[in-house]
Amino acid sequence: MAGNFGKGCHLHLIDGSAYIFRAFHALPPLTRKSDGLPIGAVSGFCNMLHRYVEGNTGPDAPTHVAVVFDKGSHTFRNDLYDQYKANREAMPEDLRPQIPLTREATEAFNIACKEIEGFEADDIMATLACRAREAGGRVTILSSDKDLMQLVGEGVEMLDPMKNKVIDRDGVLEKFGVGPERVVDVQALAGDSVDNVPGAPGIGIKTAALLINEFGSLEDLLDRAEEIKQPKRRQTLIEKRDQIELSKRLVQLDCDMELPFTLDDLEVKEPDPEVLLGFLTKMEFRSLTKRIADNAGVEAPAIPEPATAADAPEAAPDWPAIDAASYECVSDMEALHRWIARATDLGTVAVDTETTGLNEMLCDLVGVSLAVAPGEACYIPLAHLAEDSGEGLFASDAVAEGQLPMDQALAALKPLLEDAAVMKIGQNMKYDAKVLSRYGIEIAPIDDTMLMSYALHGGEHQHGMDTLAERYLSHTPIPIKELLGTGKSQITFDRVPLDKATGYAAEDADVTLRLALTFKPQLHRARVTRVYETLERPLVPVLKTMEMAGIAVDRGTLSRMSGKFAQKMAELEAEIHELAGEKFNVGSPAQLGDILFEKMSLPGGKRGKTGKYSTPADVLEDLATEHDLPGRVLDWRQLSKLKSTYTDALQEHINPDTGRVHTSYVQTGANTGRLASADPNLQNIPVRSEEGRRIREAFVAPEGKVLVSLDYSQIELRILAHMAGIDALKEAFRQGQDIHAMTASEMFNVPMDQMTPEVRRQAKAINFGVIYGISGFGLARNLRIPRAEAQGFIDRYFERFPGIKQYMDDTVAFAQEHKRVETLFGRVIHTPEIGAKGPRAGFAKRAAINAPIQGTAADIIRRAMVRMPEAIEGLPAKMLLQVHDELLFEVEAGAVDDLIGAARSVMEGAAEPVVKLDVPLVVDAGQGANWAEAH
DNA sequence: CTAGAGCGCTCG
DNA sequence: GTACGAGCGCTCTAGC
Repeated sequence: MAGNFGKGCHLHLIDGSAYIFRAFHALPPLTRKSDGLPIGAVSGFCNMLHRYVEGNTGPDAPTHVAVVFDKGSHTFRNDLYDQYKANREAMPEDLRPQIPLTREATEAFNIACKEIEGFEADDIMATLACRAREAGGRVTILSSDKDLMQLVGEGVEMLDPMKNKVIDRDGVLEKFGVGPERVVDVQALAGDSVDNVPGAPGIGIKTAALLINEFGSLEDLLDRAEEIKQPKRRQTLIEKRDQIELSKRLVQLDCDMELPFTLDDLEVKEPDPEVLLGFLTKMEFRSLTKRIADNAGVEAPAIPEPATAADAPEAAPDWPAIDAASYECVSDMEALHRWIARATDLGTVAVDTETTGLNEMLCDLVGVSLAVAPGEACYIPLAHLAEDSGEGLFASDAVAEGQLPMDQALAALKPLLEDAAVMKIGQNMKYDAKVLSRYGIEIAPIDDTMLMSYALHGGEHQHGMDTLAERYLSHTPIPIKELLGTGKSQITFDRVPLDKATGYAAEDADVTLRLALTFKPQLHRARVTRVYETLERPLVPVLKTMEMAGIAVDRGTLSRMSGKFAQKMAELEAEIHELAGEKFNVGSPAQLGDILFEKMSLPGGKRGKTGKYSTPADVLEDLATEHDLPGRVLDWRQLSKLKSTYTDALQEHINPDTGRVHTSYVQTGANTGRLASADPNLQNIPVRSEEGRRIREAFVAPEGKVLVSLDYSQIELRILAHMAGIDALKEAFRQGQDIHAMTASEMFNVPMDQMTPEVRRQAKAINFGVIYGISGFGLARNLRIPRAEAQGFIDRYFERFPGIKQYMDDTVAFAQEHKRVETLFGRVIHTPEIGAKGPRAGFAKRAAINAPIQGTAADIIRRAMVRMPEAIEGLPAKMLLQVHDELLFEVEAGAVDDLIGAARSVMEGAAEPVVKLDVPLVVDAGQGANWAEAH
């Protein structure tokens, strides 16, 4: 087939850059054994090329082929629009060195490898495809990139190499709703969040296709925009005309580039086995080398085994048994330096800190343990007291013998713990990082076995070290109680004798290291590497900074409120005793139940698990029509709750050193991916009742600063609309409509302008019910209507929004088949109870329905939090709290608007570029001197 | 005396 | 027997 490209020729264009990225993300992080060079993407790429060459030998084989790559990050599109591809995530460090190797690989296969500085692969392919078609040849583009679909047409088709699916005119029509010649028009309107093509706000692919089909072309549409019926859409198209026209130029591929080569240069050539095998041998691809050598009938070149097997990915568990007596207690600087050198050499070390308490903002550092290999661990005591130092009143501060001076030891450890080239592995590393930070050490980079377990096994079990050691190492670590005792006679870790402390502390580091060796290779196989790398690990330093910042709480405000509550409670208590005719503990539901349902014989008494009457608020509310007493008890309970849980307990949590309250976020606290807040919980500070909301007045900004609150509006309903694909809901969100009113209007056939608050309230309850896995019983109880009526509402809702029912059924079916569900970002939530019988089945199904929605919302705010520090860098602002869909900041008064702008933009764009939601994310902002005003 | 279960209430 | 996901303070009791 030598000679000029023309009729009968068949050109294959391979989208090399797309292949590399896919290979990189799909494969585990393989490294070249001899030197640890990352080569996962190169390996995947070579396997692909090999399969390609093998698979294209028949009569339909290509006569010409090229692998085309992007080159350079600045293209003519950046000159048109400086934001083009601006929010693209940086190339992963491990991928960077592999790029030139993939060029080398292509040449080794003797395939033409084409790239031009300052041009995207797409434009090169576009130009080649056009020239080939003009010359009368056929073209197949091996890619699934929708940006290339505009090239499809007579003589040009695409082939999705992963699915082996041909994308022709019909395929494009299916994807875009228009033919290839109008694809750019649709793209210009719909925009593209991945490439940051703006498009027309509020218009997605479907709406765009509708408009283009109606008006014929983008130009006609823009010229006749006045004729569009929908007012919002009309306005958008008129106002954003420039932006849309710019978008078209961004998505339009260049079919007429100047190329420094011709089609004839792309002629298919046989690879030279010697060159190819030389490259594969250099890369140390054993199996591919052998396969290709066998095919070529030559002997496979030998690949030397690496000298050490230290980095074998599958660490065979021929580990030594865990033996607390085998660990070293480090008592001199020479030994300490030996351990540090070993850890630095290896590049990996497990670390654990021992302290005098569980509050990392108050406790003192007592010692540090390190583990470098299974069975090889040490403990470095730093602040143990002498054994005969007595207890209680007679305690002395005599320091134990055989310990390094703390400042000297920490000075030696600091370079290791802060060394960017040494991975520090921990179990709940946030705790250790906070303690160490108070001693001047900013530990990084880190890996965390608790978070690995959460990513791998969320929903299956808890992720504490004892649980993990038991399950995955069949080992029961020494219980801390064995060292400290319990209750009143409990001692602190600094009073534990060194030998016992060494066994316990070093064992923790050893166990942590073994858990990391177990979990790390599993992350890829379970397809949760991205979850771990983007949603779990990078959140640790963010949470650490927030927790250490704390929030200012005004003790005087709380104290005054406490006094008022106490007074009012005493009055109510007297009234209650009077009404009951006897004194009893109002705080005891059991005693109250007896009074209400036995002594006073009021109706509706139900007994709980322990045979006692239950007296929850809704029951008391119903009884309030029968008697004065239940209402008084409700008032008393509200005050009691506010006083004990908030105005009193919160004061106890004000840190004497900082004068602020420091919560602790439990990253693995909720199965769905939500955070939990503890000690104290700052995610359930009252807001719904007027009296309760006043508690928030005690959360204040210091002089000259302001609290700013930003919260996602209706994020879970938006996610439901997207995931279940409900067009009516999506459209309502795009139009910025009142979603509950819109639901009510659809369900009850009430026009929006005649909506009553009561009907809207019912629709709102249904919307929430859907997110929770609605049941007639639950809705009936919530709305206080008969169950049959509630069921009627649900039936009507499903009739109107059949996609919701479909989503719920599909989700449950998926959970039953796979024993897990997933969020849009790939977070896995295991549902082991899904097959249960009896009432547990209902619980499990509802949890499975809710988890992807709640979990996706949790993922989104996590992504925002991870990006936030960079986004607000330079602003005099601190992120303080997260309350599921809200972030609270403390900011200097002059920078409030800047902060709101920066934070809002991060939050509203947090799903991108991984997920393109069909609905906008909207963030509301508030500000004030205290949290009540800011919210 | 202490740990843990149960209840009830707070939040999203 | 039921709305989903959390944490915590109080009461009460089983068991040391």
